[in-house]
Order: sequence, then structure tokens, then C-alpha cells
Amino acid sequence: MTTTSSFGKPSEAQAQAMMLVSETMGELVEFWGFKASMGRIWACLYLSTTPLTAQQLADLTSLSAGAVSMGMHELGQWGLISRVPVPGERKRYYTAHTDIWEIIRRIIRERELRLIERSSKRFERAVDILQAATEAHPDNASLRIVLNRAQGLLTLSKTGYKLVERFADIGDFSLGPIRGTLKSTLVKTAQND
Amino acid sequence: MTTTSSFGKPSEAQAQAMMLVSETMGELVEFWGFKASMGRIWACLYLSTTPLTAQQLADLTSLSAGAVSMGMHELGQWGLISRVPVPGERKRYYTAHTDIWEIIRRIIRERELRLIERSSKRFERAVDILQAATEAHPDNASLRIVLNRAQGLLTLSKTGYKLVERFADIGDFSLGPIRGTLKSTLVKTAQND
DNA sequence: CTGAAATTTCAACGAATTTTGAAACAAGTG
DNA sequence: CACTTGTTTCAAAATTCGTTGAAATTTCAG
Repeated sequence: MTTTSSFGKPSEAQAQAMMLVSETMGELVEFWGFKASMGRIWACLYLSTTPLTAQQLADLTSLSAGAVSMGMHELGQWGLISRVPVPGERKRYYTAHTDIWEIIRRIIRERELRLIERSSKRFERAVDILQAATEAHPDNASLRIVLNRAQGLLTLSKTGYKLVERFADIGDFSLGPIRGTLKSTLVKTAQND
Repeated sequence: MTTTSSFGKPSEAQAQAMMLVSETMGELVEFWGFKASMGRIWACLYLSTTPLTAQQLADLTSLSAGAVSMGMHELGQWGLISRVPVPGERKRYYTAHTDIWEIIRRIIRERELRLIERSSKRFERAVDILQAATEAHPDNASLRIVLNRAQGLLTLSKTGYKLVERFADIGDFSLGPIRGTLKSTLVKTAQND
């Protein structure tokens, strides 16, 4: 059972390719902190020329109806799929949004950046604590070192924020003088301690 | 029990700050696909002015000796900590590597890029299958559409590879004309399908 | 060498997450 | 309306992942 050498009917090739892509996309998004099933569902929709129903997706992905329903809900919340109105049909049909970079940007902004922000705040709190202690005990040298390190982390997370933010902005066609700042932003941070 | 307002002994502030940073770093790296305990261990080492033993780390992180040992092993494999030779001591002492960007770069290169590479190969295989089928059935229009979409994913993953690669290269002081390519690399991809 | 201390390994446990399957619910048709 | 078909919900089952605790192994001071 070879893959590329046997020329079957087109639908077979389609099914084969869909399986492969679906599986791959599953791994990809799983690594990114999503459920693999979401990636697989999305990929099936993405590679289908026609809108699909939950039932069809369940068949394609070998998931239960329940799992598909939940996955689709989440995909909908992320704005990755839409319902397609099909007149005179009881079941609901869905398609995948195909502007992938747009999708990636939104996820970065709404998830990664929030996380870094949150971390920055906490690092800042740590720095504050250490700063207060340092002021209360100006003689303590090791305390000062610790403070320095903590500040390093704070700077790091702030720089990371800017970097990721820019990473997300790239691909946005509507932006001016962003390029060129990437490296210079970073250089200042690289020698902490 | 307020945090910033009470001025205790410096060691208290240090402990408090370390706990906070350690916890935060744990969440951060967990989100990145590592065990949270690794981040916590690393943070403790990073915020310590002196090298620490496994036992001390177990106390600081409230992990078992076993968990610490495993975490340290993994941290060692990633080159994030080193053993510090302390003469006349049976136990082993460790310190954290402090060049964080260097660390991030290596992880991106050895983990993220590998993953994307792997995915690219699989997308490519899917494209091959569809291409063969298209050649065998040049009349089939929907097949051609599917092929197109699959190619979109392939291009995407290749672009993503380059982008992430560059993201990792940034912070490397020794590099020339990389800046400026970031956006242009991407623009070509944004309109697939 | 020897033995105590430190470290590593690993099976079992537990927590967290995902999926299932079935029941409740909704929607649309005849 | 009542009935069929499709969809959602949710508790239980399955799976995955990290941690524990103790046994096995290594290390080195005496």
C-alpha cells in the first residue's frame, strides 16, 4: 500500500491528503496549547470544497458527536469557522476561515500577550518587594544582586511582549515604521546580570 | 498580611520574591510546553546568589527529591543549568545559566523549528498526493481547489519556519542583513486560496 | 575498600484533561 | 402539534501527564 505511486480515484487521494493534513494540523495546534481535535476538525473543513455538517466531521475525524460539537463551539469562539446558511436544510453546515495569518495574529494577541502581561506584573511585584528591602538594608550586597536579577526578568518579559506583539503585527498590511525596531529593542536586554 | 508594605528582614523579602518569581516562571514555561516544575527550579537557581543543592531546591519548590532530580536532568539536557564544583563537598551544587535569550534561541531552534519542519514535510506529502491525482484527472475542478489549499498550508508552514527562525536569530549580535526581510517574507503568504 | 549520604530510576498513584455516550434539548416538517 | 432529526450538555470512562516514595545505584569521605 504505497502512497504516492498508486493513482486511485481523486476522492481517494482527497481523503488520504485530508487525513494527513488533519493529523498534522492536530499535532501543530496541540503543541500550541489547543486540543488536537480542534486542529483536526478545522483542517477537514479547510480542505473541503463544500461546507460540512457535524456528522460528516465526526466521521472524518473519528470523534463522537459530542466531541465535535464541543470542538466546533470552541472553534467558533476563536472565530475560526462559520456557519453557512443552506436553504431548506435541517442540519447546519460549516466552513473554515481561510485567512490563517489573521487567525494566528488574533490568538497571539488574545492569549500569548495576555500571559506575558500577567507575568510581567508579577515580576514587577517581585522587583518592588526587593527594592523596598534593598532600601531598608542598603548594606546588603546579595540582596542587591537578587534585585538585579529580578529586574532582568522584568525587562526580559517586557521585551518579549514587544517582540511578540510585533511578530503578531507583521502580516498586517496597514502599518508603518515598525520594522527596524525589532533588533534594537532586544539588544538592550541581552546582557542582564 | 500585606506584601509590599511590611519591611521584614531581607531574607524574608528574598524568599517572598523568589516564591513569586518561581511560581510565575513555572506558569510561563508550562504554557510553553515544559513542566512547570522545571521553570520553578530554574527560577530558584536564577534568583539565588549561591549555588544550590537538590535538597535545597526540593525545599524551596516543595517537590520531592525524585521530581527535582528529573527536572534537573531535563534542565541539564537543555543546557539551562550547570553543576558547580565545590571542593570537599559530597553533594552537588548547581547554578542557572543566566543568558536567557541564548536559552530561548536554542529551545526555539531545537524544538519549535523541528516541529514545523516535520509538519512541512507532511504537508508536502499531502500536496504530492494531490498533485499526482490532479495530473491523473485534469478535469476535476474541486481536486484542484483542494490542492491549492494544501499548497497554502505548505507555504504557510515554510513561511512560519523562516519567521520563527528569524525570531530566534534576533538577539544574536553577529548578524547582518536580516532585518527588513521579516515583513516582506510574510506578505506573499497572506493571501492564500 | 566500606558505609553512609546523595542521586537516580521507576512503578504506582493522583490530578487534570479529553472523549464518550446517552439524555435533554431545539428546530423544523409534515 | 407531534414527531423526526439534528445539536448540545454533562456525568462517567478513558487517557495523559506529573509527582511521589521507595528501592536501586552511584559517589566519595574516612
